[in-house]
Amino acid sequence: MAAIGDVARLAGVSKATASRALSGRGYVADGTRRKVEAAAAEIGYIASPDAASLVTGRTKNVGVVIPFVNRWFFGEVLEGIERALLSAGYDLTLYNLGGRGPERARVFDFFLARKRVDAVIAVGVDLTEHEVDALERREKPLVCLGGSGGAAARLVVDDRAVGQLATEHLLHLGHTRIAHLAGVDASARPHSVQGQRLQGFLDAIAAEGLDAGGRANIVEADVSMPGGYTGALQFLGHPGSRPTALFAASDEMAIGAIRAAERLGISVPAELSVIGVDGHEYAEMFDLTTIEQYPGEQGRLAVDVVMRLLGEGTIADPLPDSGAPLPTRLVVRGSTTSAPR
Amino acid sequence: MAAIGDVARLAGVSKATASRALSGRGYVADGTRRKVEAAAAEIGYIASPDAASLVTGRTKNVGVVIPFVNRWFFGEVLEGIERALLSAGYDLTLYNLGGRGPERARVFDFFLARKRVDAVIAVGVDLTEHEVDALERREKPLVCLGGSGGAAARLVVDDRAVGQLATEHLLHLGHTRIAHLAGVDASARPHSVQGQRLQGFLDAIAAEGLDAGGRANIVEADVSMPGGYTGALQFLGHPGSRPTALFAASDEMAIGAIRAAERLGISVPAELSVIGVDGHEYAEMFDLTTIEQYPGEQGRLAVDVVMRLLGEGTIADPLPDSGAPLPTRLVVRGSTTSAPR
DNA sequence: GTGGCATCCGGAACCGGTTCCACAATGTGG
DNA sequence: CCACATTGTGGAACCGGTTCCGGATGCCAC
Repeated sequence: MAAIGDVARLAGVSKATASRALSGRGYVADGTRRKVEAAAAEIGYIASPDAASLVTGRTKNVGVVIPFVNRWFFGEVLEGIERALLSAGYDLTLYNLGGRGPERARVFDFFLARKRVDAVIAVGVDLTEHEVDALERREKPLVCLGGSGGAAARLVVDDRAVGQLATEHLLHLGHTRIAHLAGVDASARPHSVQGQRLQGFLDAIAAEGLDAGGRANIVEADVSMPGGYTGALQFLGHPGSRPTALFAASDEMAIGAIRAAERLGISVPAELSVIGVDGHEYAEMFDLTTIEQYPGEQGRLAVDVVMRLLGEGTIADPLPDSGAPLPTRLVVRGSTTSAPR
Repeated sequence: MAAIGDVARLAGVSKATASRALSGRGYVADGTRRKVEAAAAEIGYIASPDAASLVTGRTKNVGVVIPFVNRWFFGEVLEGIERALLSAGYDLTLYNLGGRGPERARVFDFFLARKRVDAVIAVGVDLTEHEVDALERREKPLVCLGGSGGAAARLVVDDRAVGQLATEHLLHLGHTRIAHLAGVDASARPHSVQGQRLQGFLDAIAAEGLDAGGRANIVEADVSMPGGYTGALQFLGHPGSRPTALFAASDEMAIGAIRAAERLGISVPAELSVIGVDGHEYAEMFDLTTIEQYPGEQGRLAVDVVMRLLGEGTIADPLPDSGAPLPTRLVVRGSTTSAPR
């Protein structure tokens, strides 16, 4: 394999000059630079990133910690991050970490703390103090996208407002018996994404002077289509007290719920209005009213922040209002309509 | 940051001995090893993978090239690969490459050819000769999972047999007007996964002495729910010649098709039987007959092969029959039934 | 007693870059 | 004309590990 010494020899310069010519740092005469570049091209020279990292401490690689790749939201975020990193010349090392088991500790203490990554993007993970510390001690920038992580840079949508907005949409349509399909652990972890959406739901219900139905109208389920399906069955079963509207904590859950309603012969939206959250690519197909967020864009944004933290930014970069929540938008489709009667 | 020299000094040995003690290579007295390990633990020593890679040429990192992360099949494969690599102590660098644009060339010539990865797993990508060569020249093992890649190790299901089996299932139920929702470019690229499924469909139709309907009953569409939805609308529109059964090239397409049928008031399975391919996690919820494959397991298998190629295997490793196709299984649910009348 | 082998350890070279420093040549202002 | 800054280049140190080689020791067999 060609090394920089070979390039230097071929170009008739020293290793130092060859390095400067190829990396663009320091003084190099134009003619010399061209000679070196020609020599490099001729022998197909590719710099060893390992050698460079060893001395500079920079790896041009960022780690992404993400609990799922197969939920639409997370997949979309991941794709957004990947594209942005690639175009910035960075590699993406994937750590698919769900639970908290020993795997997770190993990743943080062993993989991430090593010198392999310049920074970490955590998507939808609630980081422990220990985990945040481990990165801080190694001076590795950390950006959290949804989920929490101590003092780290955070990019989040205002999920409480989202929950409130979704519920208000149903209230404005005249619904009074409104159910909520919440994410698993929503009530146990009030600061999580799902917990905030639940809070927003409760806020809106309370503001209207209504009763949440003694929690009978709140069901926690897996944030997926099957989760929504089985969850919805739980309060669609009793015809008497059946809600006329449903706020699902994600579009996937909402679609599952629609499916469940169809199975039970309950017509959507005539007998049951359904609203979701996400702006899922399938939402249009299911004619689903939803509150869109833009996960691909969120991923891109997270990379922006990381690049700035790494000092990769140029002065011309637009500063994102780091405090402001991420954008969302209510998109009304056919799955919600006025309350019956 | 603590370096191996610090460990050596603290333990009262040389760098060489410290290295041997920690890596487990070469002769080290038990007592010495314990001293070194204690010293390393005391100062929180973590070896620099860059330095190690530089001299050994091994990075403990494999690159994964994959066109989507957000299609169920690919997401599942990716998760399987990730888990397997993590437990083998390897990192996973993700390259999310769809089309062929300049991005793709850059990844192959620039990222993958660099010393960053020990091997490459290509999932559902048709590699060009140039791309395979680039890796071969660098002596990087390459494993293809679905899709083609010259002389590289290949893990594939027999998609032609899958197409045939699915179609035969419908034929055995007495259907004679059978449509096929094929993947995009299925006919243009007969050796692709989707092309093979189409071939299998045609084989089975021809074996029965039937006519494929002059291709009117074959529609190519995006391999997704919306793709299946709009694709299905194309041949469900004309009541007269409407097929009574549909073989969709993926479960996502099949679910989209079911949705389309419902929209048109066509009852599934009474008026239209639908079969898909994949074993999607939503298949059960939609009561979908399908030919399951096991993408998570396929990912794990691909990692197995890579590890063997990298010489990581122990002698006890079971040899996979590298020639045999990957397992599939027909799972009959409620979306297929006997032909009407 | 000596040759041979296995075990244990340290010195030093090496991987392939980057960067500090010294030095030379050229321009520039006073 | 000289002090000095700017530009261009090479030598050498360095990043943090791994590994080759050679020396030292202990043990066994002959």
